[in-house]
Amino acid sequence: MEETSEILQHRIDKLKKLKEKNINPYPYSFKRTHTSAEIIQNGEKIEGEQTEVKAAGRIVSLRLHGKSLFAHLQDGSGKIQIYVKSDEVGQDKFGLFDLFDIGDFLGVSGKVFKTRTGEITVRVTDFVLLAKSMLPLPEKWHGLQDKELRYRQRYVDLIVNEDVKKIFIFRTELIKSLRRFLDDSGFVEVETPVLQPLYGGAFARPFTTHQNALDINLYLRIADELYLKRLIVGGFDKVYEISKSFRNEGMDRNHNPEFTMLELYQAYADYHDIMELYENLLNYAATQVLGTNRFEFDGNQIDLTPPFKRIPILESIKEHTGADLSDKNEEETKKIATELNVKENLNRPKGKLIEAIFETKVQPHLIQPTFITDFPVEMSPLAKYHRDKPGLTERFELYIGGCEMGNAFSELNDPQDQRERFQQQAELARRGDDEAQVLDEDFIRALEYGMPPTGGLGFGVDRLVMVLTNTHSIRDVIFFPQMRPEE
RNA sequence: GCGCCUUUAGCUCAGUUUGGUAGAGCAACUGACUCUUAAUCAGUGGGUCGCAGGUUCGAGCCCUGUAAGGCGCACCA
Repeated sequence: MEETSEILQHRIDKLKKLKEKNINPYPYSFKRTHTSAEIIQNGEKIEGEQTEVKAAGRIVSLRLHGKSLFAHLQDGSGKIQIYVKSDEVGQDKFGLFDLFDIGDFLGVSGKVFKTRTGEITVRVTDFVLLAKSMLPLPEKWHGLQDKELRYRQRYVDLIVNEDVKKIFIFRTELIKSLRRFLDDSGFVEVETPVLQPLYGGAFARPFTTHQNALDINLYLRIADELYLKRLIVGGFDKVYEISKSFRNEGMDRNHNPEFTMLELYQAYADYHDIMELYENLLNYAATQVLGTNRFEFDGNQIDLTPPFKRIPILESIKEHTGADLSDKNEEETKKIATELNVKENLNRPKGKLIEAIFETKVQPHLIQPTFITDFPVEMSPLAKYHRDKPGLTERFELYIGGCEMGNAFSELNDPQDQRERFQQQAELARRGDDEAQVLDEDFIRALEYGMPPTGGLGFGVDRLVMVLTNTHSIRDVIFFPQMRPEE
C-alpha cells in the first residue's frame, strides 16, 4: 500500500471540499473571448473600457493579500495577470481560492486595466475552476533542471521552461517553411510504407517486427529512398516525404532511434541541380523562420547565402592534411591514416579509411556550409558513377557547423549496375558488415522498367533544427526522446 | 562497450580538512495583510539520503555491487 504524500493528501482534501460545495473540479468547457496574448496585445486599446474579456489558463503564480490577490494564468499563447478582489466577486466566492493551487486551471471574466506598475491585468468579476491539479509544479525560479525528469515528464518541462516550447514551435515553423518551398517548387508530398518487407536506402541496422495476419517479419524503415524512387519510375517528376525513420543503433546527443528525415527526388536532375536546390531550400527556410539567413551555432556565425562552397572529398583531405589519396591503394591509404594519427579501426576497405580520415581531419573544420562531393564508390551503392572520375560517385554531403546535414546523389538508374552494387553489399555482409544493404529485387525490377535521370536528397530534420536553434542535443529538439522505461 | 560525474524533502541545492541526532530556499500547512509580481510578516509540518550488501560502537559521508541519468570517447552515413 502506497503512502499518500502530505501534498497530495492536502489536494485530495481540497477536492472533497469542492465537491461538498457542489463545484465540479473537472467541468466540460469554457468559452474564451481572448487568449492571454490577445489581451496583452490589445491591452492599451481595451484598457479601462467596459468590454468584458474571458480568459482561461493554468495558475502559475499566486499572491494572496487577504481580501485580494494577484495571479498569473498561463495559456497556449503566454501569461496574463489577473486581479481578484473580495468585494468584487463576493466574500464566499473569494474564499474558494483557499481550495485552489498553483497548477489548477481557471476561467475568468472581467475588464482589462493596467496596474500601478504598468502590467495589463484582468480585474476579475467572475471565475470558474476548469481543472484541479493534484501534483505540485517545480519551484518557480529554478524551474525543472533535472534532465532525466525534463525528458521523461516533458509535460512539466513545457509548463515551467518557456524556452523549451519555443524550440518546438520553431521546429514546427521550420517544417512548414520546408514544405512551402517544396510545394511551391512543384514537389508532390507523398507517403510510403513505414513497415517494409526489406529495408534499404541507408547503412543501418533495422528494427524488426511481425505481422500476424500474414505471418511475416517486417522492418521499420531506415530510409524512404527506394520507395520514393519507385514513384519516380511511376511517373512523378518531383516527390518528397517528411517522416520518421528508425535505426537500431547507439544513442547519443546526435542520434535518437527514431528521427525525422526529409527525402526528395527530382527527375531529370543531377547532383549539381540538387546542390542548388538544397542551398536555396535552406536559405529560404532559415530566412522564413529566423528572419535572416545568418545565425550562431556553437560560437560561430553561420551564413547561408548561396552558393555554398563545393569541394571534392579527396581535395578536402588534401587541403587539411596535405595527403593526396587519389591514386593510393588500400595499403597506402592505411599507412597515411596511421601517419595522420587517425585513431579508428584501420583494418577496413579504402572507402572506409577515407571516411575515417575525413571525419577526424576535415569535418570539424567545415563550419560554413560546405558541399563535400565525389565519394568513393564503395561507400555509395545507390549513387551513379562519376561521369569523369573513375572510382568515384556523383554524391555530396552538406556540412554546417561541423555537422553532417544531408546526403545526396545523382541516383543510380542502371538496373544492371544497381544489381552489381547490391551484390558487392552482399559480399560485405558475408564478411560481417551487419549494416550492408540487402538486395531488393522489386526495386531492381522497377529500375528495369526505366527510371529517368534523377537527383535525390535526404537530410535529418532534427539536426537542422539543432543547428538553427544552437542546440547541442537531439533530445532537446524531440518532444519525447527515447529513454529506458522507469523501474 | 569504456572512462568520468550525478542521485539527499514536491523542486533547486548545502551537508566541511577528519564518520558522531538530516539542513536551507522555494513549494505545502496555520494566521495577518484590498495594486502584488522572487509580494511581505509570524508560526508549523514534511526525509527508506537511488537500491542492495560490507566496514564500524556508530555511515548521507568510507568500501563493494547494482540501477537510472548526464558528459566524453568508441561504435554509427
